[in-house]
Amino acid sequence: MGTMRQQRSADTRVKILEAALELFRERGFAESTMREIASRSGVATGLAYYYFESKDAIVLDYYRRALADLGPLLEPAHRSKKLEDRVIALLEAKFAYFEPNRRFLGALMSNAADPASPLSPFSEPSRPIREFDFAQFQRALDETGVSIPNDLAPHLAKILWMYQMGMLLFWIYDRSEGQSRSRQLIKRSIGMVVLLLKLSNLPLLKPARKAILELVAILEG
Amino acid sequence: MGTMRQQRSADTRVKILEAALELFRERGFAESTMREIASRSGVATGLAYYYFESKDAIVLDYYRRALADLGPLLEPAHRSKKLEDRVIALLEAKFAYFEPNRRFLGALMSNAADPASPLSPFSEPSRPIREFDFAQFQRALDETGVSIPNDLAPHLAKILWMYQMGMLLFWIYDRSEGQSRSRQLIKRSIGMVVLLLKLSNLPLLKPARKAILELVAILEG
DNA sequence: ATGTTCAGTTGAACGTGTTCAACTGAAGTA
DNA sequence: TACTTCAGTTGAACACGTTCAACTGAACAT
Repeated sequence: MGTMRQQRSADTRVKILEAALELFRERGFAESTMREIASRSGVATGLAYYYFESKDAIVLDYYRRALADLGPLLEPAHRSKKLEDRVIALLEAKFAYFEPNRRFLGALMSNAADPASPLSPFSEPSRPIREFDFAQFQRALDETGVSIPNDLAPHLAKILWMYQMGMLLFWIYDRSEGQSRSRQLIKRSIGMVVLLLKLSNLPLLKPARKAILELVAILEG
Repeated sequence: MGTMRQQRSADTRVKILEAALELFRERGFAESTMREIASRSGVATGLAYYYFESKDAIVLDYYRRALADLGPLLEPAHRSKKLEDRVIALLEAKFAYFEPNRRFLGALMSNAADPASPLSPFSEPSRPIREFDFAQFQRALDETGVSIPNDLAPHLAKILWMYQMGMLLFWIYDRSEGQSRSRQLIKRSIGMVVLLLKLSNLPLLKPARKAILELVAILEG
């Protein structure tokens, strides 16, 4: 395989992607134009659209790349045996990985916050990334031996995931030195979240659980 | 006051606003262009920008107008003596008022969902609308005699407001006949929300309350 | 060798939100 | 009445994301 043609094409794609990320880091997402991205890659405007469906699509590619990079980096976090510690370790690993692009991610939020935008973590294009993340928390729940009522099982990983998204969002916007406030927030909240998950196992709460599951059913249509 | 000049000017402003809302209702927000809005008002493109800072600003004006209209319409809802009933009545009054623009509001969400967008209910420009709404729920709490721990008092109205925003959001996207699913959702959830508010008054929960208040403090910076 | 094909590439053009220098005419001034 | 002013108005122009008809040249076929 690998003809010279294909090689050059792949190179061009990477060249464009990297010029774009560079610009995004320098100026933010909205402030970087496709013309600028193309010209910095030494390429015509149209070619950027040959390789990427849209400006948003470039960001989706960045997510994909991050997803791939993150896989191995998350492995050490899974050594923690307490659920609290593990969630914190997962978050710290992500903080470390995204640190260089924190500002750029912040600038992205004006698009990503809209659930209808492809850039949103809730969007259809983001599904693979999202499901990779669900799996992390599913694994954390399994391996730390938190006992879970059958009816709730599929939802608890989602709850942890949403908690993580909240912390990540806070971290992105956190302007305190070294994002210390984010760490403080996590330290003070993780216990509550885990407690809530464990409480859901109490037989006492079965009726409430049923009511909540009914709600979820309506919500999911 | 009221010279002919000023009258004509005010008329022009209204003419533009109404042409815009008409178009938004017909085609949605994103699909309506400023050129079209101007031309339908029989006016040059630039004049729309003389009266409205941006396309978004036209929508903000619509919010403002809705706010003014809604004041008296909400009064009957405040006759309910049970908190549950009153929240439902407030929601139904808003449903009724916004019904003709439900589709247009839906199309707006792709912008309004971003907390950084001026159109978001959480944005700075939306503050007056938001605070008017807070006040409704504050009043509902006061007048239905729900006893509230002092430390939580300022936050409970916000919780009800957020609940309302959630229901409104669901209603906007609700494609079921006459938005019956929204009503179902409200019927099944309002009890839980009110119960939660009342539980917060139990002395038993004081430590949890303190922990949560600390969290809120970190969140608000 | 020569011709064919089509992935890769170009840049002008489109439609958008928005800006701005210039114009108009009613209201105020002498 | 004649002059000044400036709120109200105009439409061409700008920068953007995106599209597209046309061109180029490596890979393959004959």
